[in-house]
Amino acid sequence: MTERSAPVDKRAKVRGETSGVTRRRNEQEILVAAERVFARHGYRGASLQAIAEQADLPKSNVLYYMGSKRGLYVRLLERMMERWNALLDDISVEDDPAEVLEAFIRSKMQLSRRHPEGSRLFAAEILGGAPFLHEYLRGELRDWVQARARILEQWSERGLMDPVDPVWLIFLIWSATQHYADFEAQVLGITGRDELTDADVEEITAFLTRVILKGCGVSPSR
Amino acid sequence: MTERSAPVDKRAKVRGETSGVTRRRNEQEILVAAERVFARHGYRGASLQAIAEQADLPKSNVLYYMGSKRGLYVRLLERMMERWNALLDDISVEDDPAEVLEAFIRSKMQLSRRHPEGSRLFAAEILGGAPFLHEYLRGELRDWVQARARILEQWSERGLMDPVDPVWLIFLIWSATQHYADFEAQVLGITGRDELTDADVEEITAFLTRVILKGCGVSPSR
DNA sequence: CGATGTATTGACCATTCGGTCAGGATATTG
DNA sequence: CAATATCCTGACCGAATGGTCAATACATCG
Repeated sequence: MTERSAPVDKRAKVRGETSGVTRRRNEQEILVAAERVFARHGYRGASLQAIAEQADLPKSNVLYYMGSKRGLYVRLLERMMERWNALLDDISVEDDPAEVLEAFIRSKMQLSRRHPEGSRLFAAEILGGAPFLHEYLRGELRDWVQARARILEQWSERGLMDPVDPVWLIFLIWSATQHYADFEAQVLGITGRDELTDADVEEITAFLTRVILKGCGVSPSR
Repeated sequence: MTERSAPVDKRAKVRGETSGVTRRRNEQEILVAAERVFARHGYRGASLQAIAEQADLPKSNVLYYMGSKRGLYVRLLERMMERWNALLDDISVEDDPAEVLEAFIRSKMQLSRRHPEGSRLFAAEILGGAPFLHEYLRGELRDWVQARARILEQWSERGLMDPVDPVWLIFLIWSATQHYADFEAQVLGITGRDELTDADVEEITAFLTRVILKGCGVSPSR
């Protein structure tokens, strides 16, 4: 609750840059550790003790930096939402459907790959009924989807793609790309791999792009 | 660990059927409650107290029936795996690709709809790194996928569908169908609905079937 | 009716939970 | 060098955790 943004800003940073650096490094360490633990065990299942151990800090220190478990969790969620909002921010009806859809699939895939823990953290939150993201889903994110859905709809009307329900299409892309981060354990287990390489991700991206674009009647741009 | 299958079997059921009925009803009540709580909070986040309250029984009674939290959880997972294994059990190269793929999408969709809690329970387990399902993924399920992948591959060779990677295709169908159970909160939030009706599910199924079949070059059966 | 087993659960246990706080460590300032 | 302010953390708190167990309730049967 008490948003302690930067209580150090009074004087310490003028000469003693070291202190600020330590602070930032510790905070970062905690955020990374917390993202992992929350992603793995969900909000209730995660313990501050486990987070502290991951970050190699005493539990009290975690609370000193982050105030509370709840605050830490919300902060992580908000960080993930920012990453998400930066996605596919500027598209218009005039753009080429194939290019836009491919860019969507590609950037979404990279988001899941670049931030797998954050992606799983988000997934766990939704799985649990989205208690913290309820309003975000019904507000910001809903607007985001609706805006893009309207563009897809116009493309359909112009005959640039099949007249499919644009919201279901967005969900299809979403789920397919999300899957490789969230269900990584399953994908690895079934394919017998140790990890997904960049080449694997590229192959999957190409596969999804090809099937989905063809599936809704969008002809490739080049 | 201690698998107490049916310690009542000695005599009680011969005349006193009532007792056996109570037992079965209580067990069922516990399983339903536990599935919900585990799905919502994950293994670590779920508490026996919460499960007991959901089932309207004292906590001790839950332990009396189920032995341990771990045992209860494993039992739920196995139940879900059985449901899954019953899916698409008998397909061959001679079948019509369109029919099989549609049946797969449809039955998978219905599985998620019929057992949303179980579906989310499974998702949470995978999300957490599949600590209990590790061997299942690398064994049984892997075989399941490989067998079906081989059939898809042969269809590709016979020109009945595009030469797409069959495993990625199975994952695509999996993720798309799973999405509507696991991310229900998101779907409802964004579409502004209170629940998904049978008609919605039918519409989504039709959408997925259409896009995916067309996307991998399978011509509809009729 | 006892006798005999099973079903049930309240009381209790050690451990862990999120969170508080006093006070020592450390750095900055005059 | 103090003086002062911030950083850090071990010790501690009440509540909740999974699990045990002895005592009770209950049903069945000779």
